[in-house]
Amino acid sequence: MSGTTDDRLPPDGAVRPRGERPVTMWDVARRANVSQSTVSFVLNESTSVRIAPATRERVLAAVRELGYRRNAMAAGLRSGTSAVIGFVTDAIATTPFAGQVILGAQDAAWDKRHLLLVVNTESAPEVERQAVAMLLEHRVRAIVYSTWYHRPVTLPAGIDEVPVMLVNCFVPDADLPAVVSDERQGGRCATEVLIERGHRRIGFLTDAETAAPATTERLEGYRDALGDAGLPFEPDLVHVVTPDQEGGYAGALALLAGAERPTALFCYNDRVAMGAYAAIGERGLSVPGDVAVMGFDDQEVIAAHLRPPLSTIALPHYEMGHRGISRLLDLLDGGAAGSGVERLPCPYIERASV
Amino acid sequence: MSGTTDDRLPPDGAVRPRGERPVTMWDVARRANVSQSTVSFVLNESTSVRIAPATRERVLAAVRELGYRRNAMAAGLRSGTSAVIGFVTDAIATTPFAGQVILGAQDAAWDKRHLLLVVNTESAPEVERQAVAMLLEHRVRAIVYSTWYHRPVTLPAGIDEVPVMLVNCFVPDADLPAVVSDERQGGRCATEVLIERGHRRIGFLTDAETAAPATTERLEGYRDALGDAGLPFEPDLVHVVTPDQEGGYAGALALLAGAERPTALFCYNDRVAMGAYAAIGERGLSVPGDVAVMGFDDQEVIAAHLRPPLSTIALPHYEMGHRGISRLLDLLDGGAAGSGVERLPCPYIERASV
DNA sequence: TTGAAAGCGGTACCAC
DNA sequence: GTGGTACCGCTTTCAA
Repeated sequence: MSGTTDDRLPPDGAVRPRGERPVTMWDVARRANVSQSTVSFVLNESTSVRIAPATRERVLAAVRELGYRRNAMAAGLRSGTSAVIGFVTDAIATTPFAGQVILGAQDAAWDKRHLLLVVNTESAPEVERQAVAMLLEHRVRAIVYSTWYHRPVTLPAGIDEVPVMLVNCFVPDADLPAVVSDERQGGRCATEVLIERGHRRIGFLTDAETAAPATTERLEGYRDALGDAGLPFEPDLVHVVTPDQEGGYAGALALLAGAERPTALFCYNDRVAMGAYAAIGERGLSVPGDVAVMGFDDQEVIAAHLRPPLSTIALPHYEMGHRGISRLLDLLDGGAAGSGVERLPCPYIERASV
Repeated sequence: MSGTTDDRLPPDGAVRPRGERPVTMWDVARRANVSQSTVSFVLNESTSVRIAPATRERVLAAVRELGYRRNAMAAGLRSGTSAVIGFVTDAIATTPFAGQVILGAQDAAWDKRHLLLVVNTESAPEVERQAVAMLLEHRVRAIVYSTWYHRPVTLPAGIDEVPVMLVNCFVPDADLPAVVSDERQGGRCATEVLIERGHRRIGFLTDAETAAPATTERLEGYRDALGDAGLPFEPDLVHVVTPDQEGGYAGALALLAGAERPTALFCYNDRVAMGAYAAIGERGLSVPGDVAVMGFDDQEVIAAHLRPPLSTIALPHYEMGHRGISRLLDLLDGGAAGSGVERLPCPYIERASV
């Protein structure tokens, strides 16, 4: 061995602060008796360069011995990108669902070795603005903007300085890439199941008229299914309620009091269904014998534990999060997964109420 | 104005790639007619340097006009730290609670202008190892390790290369900083409330004997309260059940069948309480008239919607997440918030079942 | 009060 | 195949 090894010092041969200096590629290089760039090539499994197996092994050994860890900030600074994606959401924990979206996003990111920088904003515009600014400062590759229920949104300024993916929301009159749930298909599916079971008079306990897709599109789906089956749409069977148990209770009571009572109730969500159960029980009727009940949302804690367990339509939260990130990563890696709103199906969850 | 402005080029006067080059401090400096370092001083509100108000204004104006954004990677590289904290959890969405912990952490981080790099591991050791490695590569200032239910854990290798805070978990026989729920106080509190209501025979539907704090400590709390009130601990009143509705149903039925039936039931969790409700109803008894019921966990979807609404003990999930991060940040900022397990109280949530 | 300059730890091009 | 080196954008002395 020649003594040249000792000359392999960083360009700045200057005195470094003593004490525990973090291990750098230079340290690894010195130990492996190669140049710092060789270490870089080895660690990045660079294909543009052929490294002798022996050299490679020496480098990897040195990495292990020294406990070297790459500095992602340095790498990012130089290369201009970062393997980090920003995740802006209006609610991490308002419902169990919010977590599912992050989970899906997390899994998809992990598959491609990406990390998520998560910010919760509670829809506060100023917080959103600052959150986006911070994410941008950290040079995230892209940002996912996600909401806890399907709705139109206005994006915070600056967010479009990087690729953006909307999850569970959309910007009206803009054709931004988004992943949402297919409420219409969900509404249709729920109704079709009831029709298949032989029901002809299907009540629909719906939410107050709002511009929310969950309201308008589920109703459309209901009408679609009715139409497809050659069944008439009867306004009397559609009852607007507050979207909770009290609403479901009152609404079901009203519908059940009619001259020709419906044999099935399609409920706007599981809480409404829970209320409907109460009303049905109170009338001395049974589920599903006298009245079939279909929920929406698949709130596990409610749906699976009602008696009988509630058949319902699930929202694809996990899938939306997963798909949002994976579309984004495809797009970043050159693919043209492009823009456009992608609607993910709402699957039917069979239990015992229809 | 002299023509010197045009000479203010980055040290590397070399040709830069054309096209949309991101705005740097140099661009701002040139525009404001100051040096790059002055821009840095202004933006960091450096106290070691006095900047003339006029200069300051010019710099800020240039920043606005150019839409400049700090590059956190460059800053981090140079300064050696990062305003980012790693958050490793075994479950983002297994229960609604997991989200509460992240939310608390997020809020605390946000208050101090920190970002959270979140990784979900599902407790898979290999994933945990890699997650920690990635976080360390990103030079997070610290890592929070969090679990969805209170339990002992083994930390992934390497995690202690930065300050660590355990949330909702602990490492046996190690005095690491941790924030957990005070199960014993919770158990005692639940029992005390029942005692205050005049109950003397209080049944306890508990989980199978495990080393979990939730099991052992809630029972201790129950005994504590009994002891404090001079009430005897009667083993017959303690019934081990599976911690779900079925268990609660069976357990309550058994306890209610005894010669001297208890007038109150303290349930291991809300699901058990839900099952107990069913059993009580089936025996023709009422809550709380004939039998008072106390839950644990405060699963909102269950507790608030049972009839009557369930009085229960809440776990301080949000608080644990919040406290975990804030202790960590105090510690990083020089404070000696130090090590030690911190137990956060489980508050009593009064509804209508006791 | 402001500017010059030395790096922070990698990446990647270029030469040998 | 390997090494030399310029440079990513910012922080922070040190001089002026």
